[in-house]
Amino acid sequence: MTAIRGARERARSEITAAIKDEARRQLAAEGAAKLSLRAVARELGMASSALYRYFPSRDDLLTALIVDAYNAVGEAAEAAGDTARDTARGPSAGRPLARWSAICAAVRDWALAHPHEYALIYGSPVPGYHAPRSTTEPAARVGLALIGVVRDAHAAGALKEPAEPLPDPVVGDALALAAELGVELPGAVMARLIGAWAQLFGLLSFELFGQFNGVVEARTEFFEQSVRQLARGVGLTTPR
Amino acid sequence: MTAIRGARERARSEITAAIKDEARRQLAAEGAAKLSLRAVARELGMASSALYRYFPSRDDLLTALIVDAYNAVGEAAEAAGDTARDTARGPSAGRPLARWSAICAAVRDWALAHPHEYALIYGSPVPGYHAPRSTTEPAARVGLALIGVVRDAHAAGALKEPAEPLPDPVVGDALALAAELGVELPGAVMARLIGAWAQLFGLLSFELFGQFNGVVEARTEFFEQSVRQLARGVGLTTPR
DNA sequence: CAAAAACGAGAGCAGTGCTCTTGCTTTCGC
DNA sequence: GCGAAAGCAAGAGCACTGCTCTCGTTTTTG
Repeated sequence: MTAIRGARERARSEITAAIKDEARRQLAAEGAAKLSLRAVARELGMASSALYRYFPSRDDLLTALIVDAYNAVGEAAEAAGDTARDTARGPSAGRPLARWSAICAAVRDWALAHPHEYALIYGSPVPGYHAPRSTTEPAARVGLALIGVVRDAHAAGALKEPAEPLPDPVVGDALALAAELGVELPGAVMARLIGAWAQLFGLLSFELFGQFNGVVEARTEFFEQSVRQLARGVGLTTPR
Repeated sequence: MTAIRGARERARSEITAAIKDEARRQLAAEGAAKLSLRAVARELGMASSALYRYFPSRDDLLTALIVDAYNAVGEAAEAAGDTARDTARGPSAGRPLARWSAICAAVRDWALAHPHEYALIYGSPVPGYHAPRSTTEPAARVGLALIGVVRDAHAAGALKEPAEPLPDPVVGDALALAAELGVELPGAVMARLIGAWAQLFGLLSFELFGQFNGVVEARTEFFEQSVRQLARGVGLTTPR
């Protein structure tokens, strides 16, 4: 795709990457609030004003880091889901719940390993507010991974649809999203899936942001248990 | 309790309150990131250095705002829970689910009305990390309000305990917390309660931080539906 | 090969949190 | 009641931030 069009362009992409790397380092070390353009430039041995040739503002740099972070969690989730699917061949084949749990655990592992990056994407929005359009697609990857599990379970007939009815507007939103994603799932399941998706990050945020301090000590077990309950809520049957 | 010990002390508390008020105004208008000590001082017509006599640092001011915010949500939750309890006398008495939903709705209403304050307490931790001891008690108020509903339902025999077993460490944590709070609830219920508490704020954070943009449009209905499901998860029976 | 575009560095602006010193006022101990 | 002590407000100043503008230099391009 990207042919070498000249030394200048290559240098540009290299420097852009170096800036992002150094910024990511500072982000991981001190958090988004203390990320300073001047410090990045200083560390890279360039004038701070030169940095503005690559990122027109601090928020643009942060946006780039946000996109990368979304892709990192998304990739972790997808990888965990894929290996769980491929591993569970043979006698215990088709265990959607194991796959669901694997994805959630992967997201949690990533979050615990990169707390500041997690806070950047799932904490309070730092910049002027509304995320740029470019972030929405990477932001959806974890959700899509979870949807994939339920879609496969549904196709395999291993999904127990929830009995009780949902409000019409909710089902409407859910069906609209399902159609947009080209996935065939009942509205009720889709709606509960969205809820589970949000609630998953509620658990993670409370754990990471210290709300569980002095309340929950067995964090891993608690998380796994809660994730199982979320799965049950969307209709994934618990294996015995 | 606080007798008027002199003009000086009264002036001090008045100025402290004025600083907090102005800071809260700026917080509500622009968010925590743009809250500036100098701007507060400027607005109050005093030198910025004078402000440090009242709050030794910006983080201390923020901490005071955090405590106030926790108390504000907590109070909203408690008030909603109390009126729901007292209103539901007579034939339809003892409707724990209505009370539960009322509390959750009150929290959501408060959050929607004060998004920046919500972000301050339930978003990424802004300062150097660990919240001071003084915040933990106000932070627990919403959780305690929810616990109260379930406690009353349990005492009235209107609680359907979840059947399936939970991991020992999780139950242990839950029972320890129940004992600490002096509340008599089964470990399994208590554990699910903690999960529901965290998941409630997951739903709110996703809504407030824009994660539902283009995904969920019928926000209120979706929230109410999810809250009902959370209640069912902890054993509150849904009335017909 | 010359014009145009991209680039790096430096100075500078307006703003920040925070400290220190300097006077003034209120409180407190004798 | 008065002098010492403590509390207070203000100003100057430090080190830092994001960001802009200008000015030479280098690279790309027509």
